[in-house]
Amino acid sequence: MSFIQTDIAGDYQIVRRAIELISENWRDQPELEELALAVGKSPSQLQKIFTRWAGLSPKAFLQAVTLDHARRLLAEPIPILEASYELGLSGPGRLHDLFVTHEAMSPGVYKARGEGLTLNYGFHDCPFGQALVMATDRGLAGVAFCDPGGERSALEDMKTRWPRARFVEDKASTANYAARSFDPARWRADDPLRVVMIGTDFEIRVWEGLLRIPVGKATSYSRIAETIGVANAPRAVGRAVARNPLSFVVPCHRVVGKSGALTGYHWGLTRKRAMLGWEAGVIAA
DNA sequence: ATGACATTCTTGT
DNA sequence: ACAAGAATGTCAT
Repeated sequence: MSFIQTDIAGDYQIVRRAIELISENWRDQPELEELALAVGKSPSQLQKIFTRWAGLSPKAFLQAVTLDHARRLLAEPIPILEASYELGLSGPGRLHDLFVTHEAMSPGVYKARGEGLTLNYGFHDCPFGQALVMATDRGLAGVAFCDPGGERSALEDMKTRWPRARFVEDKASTANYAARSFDPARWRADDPLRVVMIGTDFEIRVWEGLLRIPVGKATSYSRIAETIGVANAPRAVGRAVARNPLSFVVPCHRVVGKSGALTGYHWGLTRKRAMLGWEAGVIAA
């Protein structure tokens, strides 16, 4: 049943290496052949793996994560404020803010550092390595990432966010969230994913702003600041974006520097590139 | 390209 | 209270 999922998860390790090489050596435009050699595959193998994973050829992908591309996304008239505009263009189900419904935890729960909260968690294969998925009975509460072997530290990372909460490994209860989060075919407005946001008031305002960035688009930290009415606090916005506990589902990877440069990502810049490129494939499909 | 600094918010002391 | 730091942005070299 999860054959495709598993394959794509396995592909990521190869693809990740290729993306790393591309981003280290983009100046000399590495040929497919060189990349293949470096990751220990034949050119045609790499081509196939890459395309299966991203829905894009390595070349198209390279263009998608290029500085120019992010710039172009930024230059487009801001669709962020006009959800219905986008809806008409790309059809229903494509918008993140429509396939996710969110509720904010009471500030009390946040202040109590998760006291009294039970978080079920599990590790699941996904197109970006291993995803650590956490959920309460109210909905999806956390998504983190790691590569094989990094499970422990990813879990620690998440635990420090809600130090007083109870953590229970329960893969069965998180599997469905994992499957839905990474399968574009299941991003449906008529059956939205239920998420709970646990954070300060300011953080939640920022995260709600993130939910309004459509798939395959990007915005800048300063634009988010403007959108939520704190035009001169782009730096504070950056901090809040960085602390987003619901990686990918709340699309913090779609925020880049004003110049279009990918400035940072808690789970690794390579993963941010991968996500943006992968989404370009989703759009193209 | 590089560096200083302005500015907002959160957190640890 | 206060100081330090953060996934920024801008301006001066």
